[in-house]
Amino acid sequence: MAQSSNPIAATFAPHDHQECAHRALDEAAARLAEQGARLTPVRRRTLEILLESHRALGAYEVLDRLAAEGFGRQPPVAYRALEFLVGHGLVHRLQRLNAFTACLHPGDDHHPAFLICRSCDKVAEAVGVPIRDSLTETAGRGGFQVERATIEAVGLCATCAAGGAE
Amino acid sequence: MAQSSNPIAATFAPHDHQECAHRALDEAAARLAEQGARLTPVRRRTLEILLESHRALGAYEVLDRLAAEGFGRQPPVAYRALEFLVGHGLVHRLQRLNAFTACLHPGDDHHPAFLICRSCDKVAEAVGVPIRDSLTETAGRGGFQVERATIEAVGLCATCAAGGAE
DNA sequence: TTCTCCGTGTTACATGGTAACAAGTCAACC
DNA sequence: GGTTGACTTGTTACCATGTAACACGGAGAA
Repeated sequence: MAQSSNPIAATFAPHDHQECAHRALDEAAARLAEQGARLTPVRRRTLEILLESHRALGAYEVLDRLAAEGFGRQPPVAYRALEFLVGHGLVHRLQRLNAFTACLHPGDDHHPAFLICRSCDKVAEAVGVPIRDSLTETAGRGGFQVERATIEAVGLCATCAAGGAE
Repeated sequence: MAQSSNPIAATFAPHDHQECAHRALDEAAARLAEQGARLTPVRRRTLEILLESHRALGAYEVLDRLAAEGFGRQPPVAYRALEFLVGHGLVHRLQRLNAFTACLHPGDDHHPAFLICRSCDKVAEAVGVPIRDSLTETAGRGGFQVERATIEAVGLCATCAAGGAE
């Protein structure tokens, strides 16, 4: 990724996306091989489709693409592939959008916060930040034990705020 | 609310719920009057239904209750009432659950984080905590300007962790 | 009174998601 | 090579969630 060392800014800025998608796919394949899980054609193609942009796609949007390429055309086809990928940490599900987005650094076993640009619809992951700790601690003072947390922000990315590009 | 000065703990602990529901309803009516908005029968009843517990209810669950009491039995009836209440800050929508929960302190114009107990299904609001600031700041360093954020945690409340009660 | 706005109700439909079952694939093992 | 068993893919049929568009009716303003 070019132009910036900040991964959030890098996601939204124009960049060599081919390369960033390729790397994620390779990493994904490696991780699955390690775990003895199979990256079958439907699953691979589903991941590729999600990797084509930084946008989040609905399950039915993915399904249309798959069907057009000769895979099954019934909802479970897409949902199963997506479920598999989510389960292996290669894809994230966005609650606000009922949509899925490819994970760009599947190496880390993370539960990131998501930043969704309302103008270009791209999604960035904010990893390793103190957000989650802050939530866990506040909850803990009330005796609540956090197990999983959804953190999703909608707003405007730097590129769109500056007036477009890409 | 009894037993604890911590509002999160108080939500999950057994307490005089009648009183806490009543106060919220009074506050709601007052706020709406101020704004010149009408708390019509459907709207009032919808809020009451949500206030009967600290649980979140699905729109269709609310609709069933309304229909049973003689209101309309088609989805828009419930959705319109809920939308109105959400719009006036009297009810919150939980993305993870596709469900709605009554706000317990509608005075503050807040966007709280939610703590959802997976055992008793109650929902608490964590207000005025540094979670949101932490998110806004991290995003800001990447040039992303947060407008609205969804923060929802699933876990176990103190009462359930201790083995039940209520 | 009449007009207008708003709220309530309806029908019909769009979108999102899952249960349950049949058939194909593939590796492992006898 | 044939059989077994686990897994994957496909199907049908359905449930759940959410919305668009239109008709009716009441309350307040002119």
